[in-house]
Amino acid sequence: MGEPPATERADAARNRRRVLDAAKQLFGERGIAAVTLDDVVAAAGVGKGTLFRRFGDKAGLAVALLDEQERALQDRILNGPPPLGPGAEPVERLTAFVRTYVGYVARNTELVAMSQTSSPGARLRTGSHQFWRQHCEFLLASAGAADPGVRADILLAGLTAEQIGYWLHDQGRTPRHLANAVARTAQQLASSPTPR
Amino acid sequence: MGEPPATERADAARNRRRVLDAAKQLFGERGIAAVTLDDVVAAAGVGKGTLFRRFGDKAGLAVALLDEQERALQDRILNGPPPLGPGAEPVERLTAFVRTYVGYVARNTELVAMSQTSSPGARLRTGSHQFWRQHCEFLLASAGAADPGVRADILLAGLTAEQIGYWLHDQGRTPRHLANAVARTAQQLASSPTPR
DNA sequence: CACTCATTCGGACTAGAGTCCGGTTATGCC
DNA sequence: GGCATAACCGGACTCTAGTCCGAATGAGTG
Repeated sequence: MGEPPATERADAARNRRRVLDAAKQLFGERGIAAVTLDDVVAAAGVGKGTLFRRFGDKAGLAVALLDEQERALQDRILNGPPPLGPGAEPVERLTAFVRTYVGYVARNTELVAMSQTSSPGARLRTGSHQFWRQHCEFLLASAGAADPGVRADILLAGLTAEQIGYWLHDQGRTPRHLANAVARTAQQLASSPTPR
Repeated sequence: MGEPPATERADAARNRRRVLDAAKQLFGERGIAAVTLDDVVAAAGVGKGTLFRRFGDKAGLAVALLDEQERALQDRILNGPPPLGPGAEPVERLTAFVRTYVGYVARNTELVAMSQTSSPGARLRTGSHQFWRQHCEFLLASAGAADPGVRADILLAGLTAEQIGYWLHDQGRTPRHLANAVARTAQQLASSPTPR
């Protein structure tokens, strides 16, 4: 969506940069909520159609702005050192992921919220979400948990910007406390059922 | 928000009914997505201001339409027979709640989605959500689970209309299968951590 | 350099949610 | 029944996301 096509015209590339830079600056100055897309295109000096053709919609713009961080995180998961990367036990990897992801969302609450705000279910169909889910599902399955698919979705549902923002800003929990609590929960979700 | 004030003028009551009836009918006829609030006020024969003063916003209207079912469910939890109502073991009550709630959302996906669609975090601050959370938190705590508050939120985050709609319509899971899987997950969340 | 044409630009336009306020009407009190 | 007042009504208005299409421009080609 935000990715440039294989071959991109020079003006297109220039304008994409302008939009991203303008958005980044405005969001930083005034807070995301106070910035309209008209503000962004005005500051970028491009037309409205340009922004929408490039990024699809508001959420797409947020995704593009988060892209770099997100790729870095995905790379640490695929190729980095344990416990986040391959090599550690599934449960360890899962809790490491959860802690890292909580931090990522906490550091970018507004932007992530914007990237998750669109038509119902859109969040669940984005490429990056599929990645997180597949990762969690794989780890849960490896740990022998029942219903790994459903549990992966539930876990990630608890890690939306909406939920984390609420815990942090409305309930006053600290990122540290949250990371611990959610990591414990993930660990519990991963353990095999105790037959009785 | 949708509740009438202690004493309500006759015309106000009449218009509230008209709006609710018109909305219910139009939603049933065309599907919620295809109905605008202008359609509703036109069909109800009232002005736009009337709708918004009464219901606050789109989500408020949905809440008002769901009100009856929601109250009934809450009543079964507070005063009904076990395992949903008081009397059963906490874990049993929790899984019973989860199953019932999945069914409730599955039967009203669109409306519940509409009631949860508004400014970020709004869902978490509604009265009814507080009720569900408090109920889950209480049961989780009674069962001896760690972090009952956080786990209640995570569990409920997995039961949004967005998520359930995705499981049902995009992944093709059946309500029955879903209820089972989520109930198992809830049970696991409720059990005490296995020290190792 | 001239030409072609696919790609991109950008601003006017649409749609729908939510606000505002002058006019109207119900209700309680004499 | 007549009156004062608070509550309510409703439609014109605003604000913003998202669409559309004629004009402009970049990039190969001979």
